[in-house]
Amino acid sequence: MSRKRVGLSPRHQKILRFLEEFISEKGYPPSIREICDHTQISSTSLVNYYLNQLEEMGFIERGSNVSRGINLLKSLTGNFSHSLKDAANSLNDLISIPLVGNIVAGEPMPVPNSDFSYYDPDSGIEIARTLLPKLDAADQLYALRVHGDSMIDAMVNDGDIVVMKKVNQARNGEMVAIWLNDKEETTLKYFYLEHGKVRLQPANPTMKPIIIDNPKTVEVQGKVVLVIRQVSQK
Amino acid sequence: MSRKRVGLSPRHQKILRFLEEFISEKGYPPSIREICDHTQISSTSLVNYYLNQLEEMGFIERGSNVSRGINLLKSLTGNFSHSLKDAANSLNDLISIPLVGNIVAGEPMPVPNSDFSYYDPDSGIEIARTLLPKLDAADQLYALRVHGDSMIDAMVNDGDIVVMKKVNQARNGEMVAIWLNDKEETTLKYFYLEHGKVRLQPANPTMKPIIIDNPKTVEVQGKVVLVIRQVSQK
DNA sequence: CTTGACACTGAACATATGTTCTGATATCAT
DNA sequence: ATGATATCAGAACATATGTTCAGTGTCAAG
Repeated sequence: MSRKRVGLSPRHQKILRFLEEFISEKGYPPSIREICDHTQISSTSLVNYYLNQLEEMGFIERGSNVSRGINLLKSLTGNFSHSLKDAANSLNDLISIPLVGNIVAGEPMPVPNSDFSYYDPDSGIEIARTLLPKLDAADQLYALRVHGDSMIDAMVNDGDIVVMKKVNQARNGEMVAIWLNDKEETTLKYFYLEHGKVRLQPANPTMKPIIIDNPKTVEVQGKVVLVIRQVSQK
Repeated sequence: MSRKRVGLSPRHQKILRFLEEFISEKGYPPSIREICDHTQISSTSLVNYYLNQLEEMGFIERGSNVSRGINLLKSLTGNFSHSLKDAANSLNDLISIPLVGNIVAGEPMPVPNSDFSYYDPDSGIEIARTLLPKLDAADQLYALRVHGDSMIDAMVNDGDIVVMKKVNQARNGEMVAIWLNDKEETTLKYFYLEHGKVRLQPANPTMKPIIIDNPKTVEVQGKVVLVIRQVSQK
């Protein structure tokens, strides 16, 4: 009977991409004729036709008889935003965490200086706030890259990024980075203080815990908040 | 000699506030006449006059002979901040990935319907673009939550989130999700096709590879791009 | 008072721009 | 093939909208 309209044609996508680009560049939406020029679409009526479809699909809103009256609601990535308000929000949702060093077995773990209010944004990683446990103070966070296979029993691989939070003391059940005086190495374990002894539980459930009789021989360096693995070819 | 122009008159402020409000509401800038109506300024030329001053002061940019060609650069707070520009930029920096299901051992892994985008932003996770390998097409990405310990040999824990990319075929060295026909389970392994046989290499370097003689008994479900572990108390 | 810079009015003008209409062409299901 | 629908072209139209200009009023300094 009829052709059914499939999702987004190449031209829909081209228009959406141009909208993003133009608004990003100029700060206001393009006119229909400007869309024509930059998308190899020859007729204003055709662009209008596509814009109406994009509005039906919920990608944009249009003002009636309004010049450049296009409100971009969603981008191609599926993200949605209603102009300024949400822009501000989504800016707040993105926090930058300084990548201060590496974890290497046999060396103390780097910890940022107690008073590190400023950091180099270039050597940082960006995280959506929604990935973090509720209201973790962003300025108490730092990140480390794991070198070597020494953390394998914590399910942490070579190359992984560990996001840490500065804490003085661990609470039971938290995963912490711990410096073991006797073994002279840093390890990531779930921490429990029980009957005056420290039990360090590996994340890998097939492995057995370490019991440490004297709590003073261990040093809590930070609490693990997030582990990120950018999977590469191997 | 003459009256000197002091910083921001009440009318300047009123216009700036209206610009913010209007853009925030509608998603595109107001026309001069709309500014008239909402600021009790009676003449278009007067608004034009003020707009030119605001442009000189660096608060806005204007396009010449462009309807609604106002680009808001600074807000009243003085902070140079959100404009539609930043809205679009922040859209580009933060992408939303649909969380389409769980990985459970013994069940085929869910894969989003071939039919394109339209995501429900609520059931998605947000990722900073900088975390992803260069220009991965965002609309080819989806995320799964791992249930159970079945992926432990891939260094993936219970509760981890795996970000996948839809692929038909794996290339050597990529980590893929594979459905094993004979074992009836999904597994995450590095994939190699060598001499007509498939070698599946665990991420954990202490473990040995699986060799599969007949490539047809395995089914590539997707390529692993990112693994995220939100470390919880345990 | 005079002068001149600023604040403002109202209207006319030119055009940038959304809308609509007629018709052609293409693609698909039956 | 045939009808139905989607896609497309070009032009005409109405108007939304920025621009300009000739004045008027105001206030401070000389």
